[in-house]
Amino acid sequence: MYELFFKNMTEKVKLTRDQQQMIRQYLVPKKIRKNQYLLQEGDVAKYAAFVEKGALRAYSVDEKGTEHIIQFAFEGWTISDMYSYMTGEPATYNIDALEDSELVLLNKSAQEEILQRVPEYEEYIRLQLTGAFMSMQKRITSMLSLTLEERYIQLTQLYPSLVQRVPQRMIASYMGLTPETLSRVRRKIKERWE
Amino acid sequence: MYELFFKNMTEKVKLTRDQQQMIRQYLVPKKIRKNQYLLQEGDVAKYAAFVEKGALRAYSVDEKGTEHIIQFAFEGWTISDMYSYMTGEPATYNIDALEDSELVLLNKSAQEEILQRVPEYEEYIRLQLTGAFMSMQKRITSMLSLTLEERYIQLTQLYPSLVQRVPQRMIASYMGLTPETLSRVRRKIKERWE
DNA sequence: CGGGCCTTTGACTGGTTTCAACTTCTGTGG
DNA sequence: CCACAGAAGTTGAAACCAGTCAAAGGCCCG
Repeated sequence: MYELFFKNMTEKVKLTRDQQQMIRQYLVPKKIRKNQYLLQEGDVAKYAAFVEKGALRAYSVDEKGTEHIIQFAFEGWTISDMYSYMTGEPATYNIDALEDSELVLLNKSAQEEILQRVPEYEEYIRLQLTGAFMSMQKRITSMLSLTLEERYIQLTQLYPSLVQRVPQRMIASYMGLTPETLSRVRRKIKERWE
Repeated sequence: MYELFFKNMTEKVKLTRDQQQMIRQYLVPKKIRKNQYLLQEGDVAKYAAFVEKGALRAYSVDEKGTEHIIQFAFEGWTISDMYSYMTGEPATYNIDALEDSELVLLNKSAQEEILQRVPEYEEYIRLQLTGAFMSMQKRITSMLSLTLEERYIQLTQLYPSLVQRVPQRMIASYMGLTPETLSRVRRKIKERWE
């Protein structure tokens, strides 16, 4: 249990067995079914969820009822409504499962305990955040400077499993497009190769 | 010297005088004139720059020569090409000054020394990154779910100094619009109030 | 004071959205 | 295992909105 969680962590920072045991005490495993909510807009995000297995998405819903996906999370990723998690304010995002998934939950007070007791954990979090920061900068840059076709190709090359595991309309939502437009973008890409 | 730098830091984490002195040894002050480059695409980002005074921007240039602004930095913010800074790879962003500015530079090896010697500094960086993460998520969400008018209004309310201190065409670039389109968006907003 | 950059405005173009219809895929119950 | 309903994806036509190109006016800086 928690294999991937500790594998990821020990790849980035060194942890003794004791430290791992200490951290392990605070972790809560959770299985979640496809389409089930982990978090709903308006509730407080009590947990950050590490994905051991499966896939989730975080999204907002605008006043027209359209969903806008802010983040996907596959194996090895962490997902939450960071703002709600940090401040205790109601969440602005929904999080649900795209597949049956196995999660590792960590609540805020537990995380604060670990941060105090295991300095290496703070370093790990810093490295995780740095990676997340860079990938979001890249996402914004591609939104600003690439054509739709280039953006789709870049996205599928960066995360090939997206195309396999996520419905196309959700990829469209992640890119800020209608499903129809993404369908046409894909056709154009295909036609270029014929 | 370094007033704002330490003011920001000590608002978030507690530091002894000794620790502050220790950190101070690694800091390098730099003045930079309006329009001057701090970093050019292709060079390696050796420094992260904290802005004591002034304003800078980070931007990429696409193959048509169009600039795309990924970040502004005013007093109290930090700016760099994070990816280049972390990996030592050539930078993909340019950074230059929008006003005469006073910076505090910190290079990677110095930062690593501080991280090792001052645990509170690691916490500070983590909190900084968390804030940056949340504001970028918010930016992406507004790009996905708001109209142009709503996005402009939200942006100007969030950062009123933008409108005062930054040319409109750069705000357009930050929003992913042409200057003409932003001009028309502003007119529509104005007309609503008449 | 002059030149160049910035902003605005207009006309036109082109690309994305919208709406609707049709096809394909998927999962669920009979 | 098949049937069928609902969801997902594709395609077409029309509307809409942002981009492009061009020109004029304003303003800042040298």
